[in-house]
Amino acid sequence: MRKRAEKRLSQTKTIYEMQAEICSALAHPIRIQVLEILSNGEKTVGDLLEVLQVPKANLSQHLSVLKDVGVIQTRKEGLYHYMSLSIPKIKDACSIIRTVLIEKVANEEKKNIEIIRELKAQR
Amino acid sequence: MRKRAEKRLSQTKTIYEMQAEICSALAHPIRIQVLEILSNGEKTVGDLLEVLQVPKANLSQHLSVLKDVGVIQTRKEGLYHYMSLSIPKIKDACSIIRTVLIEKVANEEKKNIEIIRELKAQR
DNA sequence: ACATTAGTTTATATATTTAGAAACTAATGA
DNA sequence: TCATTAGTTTCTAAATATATAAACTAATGT
Repeated sequence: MRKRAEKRLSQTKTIYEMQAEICSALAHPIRIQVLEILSNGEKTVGDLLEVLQVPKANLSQHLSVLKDVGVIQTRKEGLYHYMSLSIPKIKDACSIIRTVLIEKVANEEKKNIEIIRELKAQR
Repeated sequence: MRKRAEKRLSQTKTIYEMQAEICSALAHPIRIQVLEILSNGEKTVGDLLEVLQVPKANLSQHLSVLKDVGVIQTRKEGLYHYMSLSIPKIKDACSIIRTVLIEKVANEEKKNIEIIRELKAQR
């Protein structure tokens, strides 16, 4: 396994590594929710905190994961930090993942029904 | 943090948790490549091994991650295990992620150009 | 200058992921 | 039956991710 510093040095990330990084950033329920909320427009960290019942420090860490990978951006105005999607297409990605999920559940349902049918036929 | 066993027990995953699980499965360069290869149709593990230069055991582990989350399926015929995408839409998800990536890179390019312009203006 | 608000950073303990080696299994063929 | 092929599983050590607490910063108001 390569060390993080080494990775940063080598610069030459493959397209697969970059894709994987984006997926890693999406790989947490809180971060998925953040993206969903932000897809309705710019929000402050406080706005997000009202919806997501998590400690402030924890949310802040998740936001920095999203920032690091470049899918959200920050604008500071006085005391408030406004967060927004920096890549609008990320919305599509999320909704496709959701669709995949729904198909998956449907798939499992179908399989279960088949199994039940077979079991009935055996009696 | 909840333990894996505990998670399995509680059954009641939120939609966000399920989405995050799918993203976790996509969050590795080898697994992304596997999905890309499989999007061209069914392949054996050996086929995959020829393209991806990784130890067999390692690939096998990655395949089981993809299987566990239900995005690929296996069909066994004699000595060979044929792998295929069980959710065709996963292809769209991957290609959207790739698009996101390309937009991100374009974004960064644009920002760099702006920075250079500003620096030049300051001289 | 001091307190408050909004948020970030750092430290730490625990959990999860990963790669690689070695042992294993299941199907085929000699 | 024994060897071979194709692949999986298990073990271990190292890397990474996560949650929580505590300390910190930066802007505003008094």
